[in-house]
Amino acid sequence: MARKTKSVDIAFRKHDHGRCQRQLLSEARQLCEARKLRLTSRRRQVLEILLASHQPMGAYDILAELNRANPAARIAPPIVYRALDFLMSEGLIHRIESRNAFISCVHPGHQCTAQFLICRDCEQVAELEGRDPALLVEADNLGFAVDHSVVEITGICAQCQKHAG
Amino acid sequence: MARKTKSVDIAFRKHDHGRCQRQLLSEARQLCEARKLRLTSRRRQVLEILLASHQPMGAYDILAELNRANPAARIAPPIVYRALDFLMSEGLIHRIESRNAFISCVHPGHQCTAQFLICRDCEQVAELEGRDPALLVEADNLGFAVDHSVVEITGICAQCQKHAG
DNA sequence: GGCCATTGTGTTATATTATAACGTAACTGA
DNA sequence: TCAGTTACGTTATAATATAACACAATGGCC
Repeated sequence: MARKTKSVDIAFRKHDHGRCQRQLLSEARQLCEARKLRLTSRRRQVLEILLASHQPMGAYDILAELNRANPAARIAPPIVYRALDFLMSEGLIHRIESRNAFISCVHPGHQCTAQFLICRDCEQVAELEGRDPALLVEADNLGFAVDHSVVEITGICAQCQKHAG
Repeated sequence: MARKTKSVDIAFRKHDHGRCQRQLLSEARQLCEARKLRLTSRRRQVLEILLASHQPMGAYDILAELNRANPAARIAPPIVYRALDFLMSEGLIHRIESRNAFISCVHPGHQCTAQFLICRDCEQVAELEGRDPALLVEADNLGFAVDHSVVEITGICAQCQKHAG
């Protein structure tokens, strides 16, 4: 029943985080299975780190987490970037261009246009369900074949405005 | 009379480039004068480089141009970044987040939401006149105070589709 | 199972993009 | 002309990302 209402996403809202994480990980597994793709343990680790954080993380933050988890290993950047590339190509995570950061996707697999509200105070990010903006229609009218869109709105969320207030 | 029609911008269209450049530089001058800001020679140089290119350029590309123009000097990155910061803060140029690049603004001073169509074949960028997308209204409904928005659509422009086709 | 082709991982080195920190120069207004 | 401010120049370094190559694991096929 929440389906059709305005879909602000779970950032900016309280939710059962552990449950949300497990849910999304399980969706990721299913999706990879359906597509005959390998959600290897490295890829899963990276996804889990992003799911746990539920906020944007830089590649090197993720790297640090990985190295904390595997103190023996000394993992290097390309490993992280490769896992991120895989996860992005399957729509399991998004890149936040205006922050050089990555965040887990809240609607894995939906090929919708992801749109983000980014609070520059608390650093939280809300992913909005992307109905195509008018812009995409216009692009189409111009004969421009869209293949990826980046929509990132920066500002201060309601919560932080109150606190500052 | 072109005012009210669809405003695809000058990239993706033929136009008198020299005239366009001079026009925009002159607007920049007026704008700075009106705001009591200093369009110093460094800042003007950087703006001119971007106007001349009319395509997105990386900071280090601009740096290379500057150094080509002043072979004596050996200009360093902070100089470029500072000029770019100034020009961005006055709305004379935009940053293309998804390319780590900068491009001159086609509507200097208009505080409209800039939106870009980026062709990944010819690398040209069209700036669309930004009427507020529905998303901004939605942000507002959520009590989110927007202060900057990034809208970048990547794909293949009509021209390049023909050539490939 | 043994083999090959493909995909993924690990490692080193390096490229690219951006900023911190500090001193000097130029302009602005009294 | 002086003080305050803004801009510029310089050095060093931080933060982000990729190239190139070797090795390992997996999957399909016989």
